[in-house]
Amino acid sequence: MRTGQVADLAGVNIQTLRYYERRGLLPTPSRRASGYRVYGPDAVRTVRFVKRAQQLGFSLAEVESLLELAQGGPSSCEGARRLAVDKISDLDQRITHLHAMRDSLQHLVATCERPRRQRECPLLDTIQDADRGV
Amino acid sequence: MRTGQVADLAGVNIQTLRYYERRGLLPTPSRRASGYRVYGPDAVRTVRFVKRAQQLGFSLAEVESLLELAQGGPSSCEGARRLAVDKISDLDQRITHLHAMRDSLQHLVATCERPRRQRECPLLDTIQDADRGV
DNA sequence: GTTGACCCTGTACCCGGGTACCGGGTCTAG
DNA sequence: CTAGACCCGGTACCCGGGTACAGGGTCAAC
Repeated sequence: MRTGQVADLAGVNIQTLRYYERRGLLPTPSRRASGYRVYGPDAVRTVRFVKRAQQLGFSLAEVESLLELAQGGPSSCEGARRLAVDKISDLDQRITHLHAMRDSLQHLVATCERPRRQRECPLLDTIQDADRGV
Repeated sequence: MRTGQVADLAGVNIQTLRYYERRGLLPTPSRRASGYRVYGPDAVRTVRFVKRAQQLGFSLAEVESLLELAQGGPSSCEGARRLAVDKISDLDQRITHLHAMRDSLQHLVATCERPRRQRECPLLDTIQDADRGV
């Protein structure tokens, strides 16, 4: 596959592919004699994954570490395990936060026929007074 | 409350508060005769909420609309409802994606004692072939 | 063997979201 | 009445994540 096709399928700009390559998010593709890049089919999935992870609030550096895990992570089982467990708890936190926001909006929906000031949408309360916890 | 205190409690820089004020994320605070800003206690919660929402992948523009919903949203019930329902489905999607990533890492944990190449971490498969769906 | 679509490297630029710095005013404890 | 900590507005700058442009090579079809 050539650059343009990958870019099209993944919904990104060609420059972005090159940028990801420089950043080490995409394995350096092989080349034809002419210098044209040749991508395997996984490239598209990888780019899509990067995009999705970004939408979910991960930086490219974090995405990089996720991609490493996707390939098995550190060679030692213990290493891989620890890293994965860390990420999982990060994900769990995010899920919890999103859930709280979701429920709060649901509350708004349930009370939206009231006059504005009496509707209930405790979005700001989804920030628990977490400072006690640490 | 003064700027510095709010900034401390919220864990951000003073400049950030002014920036948010300019962007309309924070209600313009009242002022002393001297010109010093005076914040109500909600300011801290609001800023923390902004920060959290950002971590979850929302842009400041999106955060702004969430904050509006937090205050009851559009005056019409129908308007408020629709907007909230939209956001909810956005949140649901994010939650689904995070869940998929989570499960995939869990899979890695379960198989991490194998040699690297045989571990299973279908992170990239969390990108469903969604193109069919549209 | 030329034309149009495509690709290459390199460098410069853009946008969102802040952050730093400047010159100057304020406030309070001693 | 002054020192030190704090605040003001304004402007300039920084970083992450791309995106555009220039100048030039490639390739398939005619």
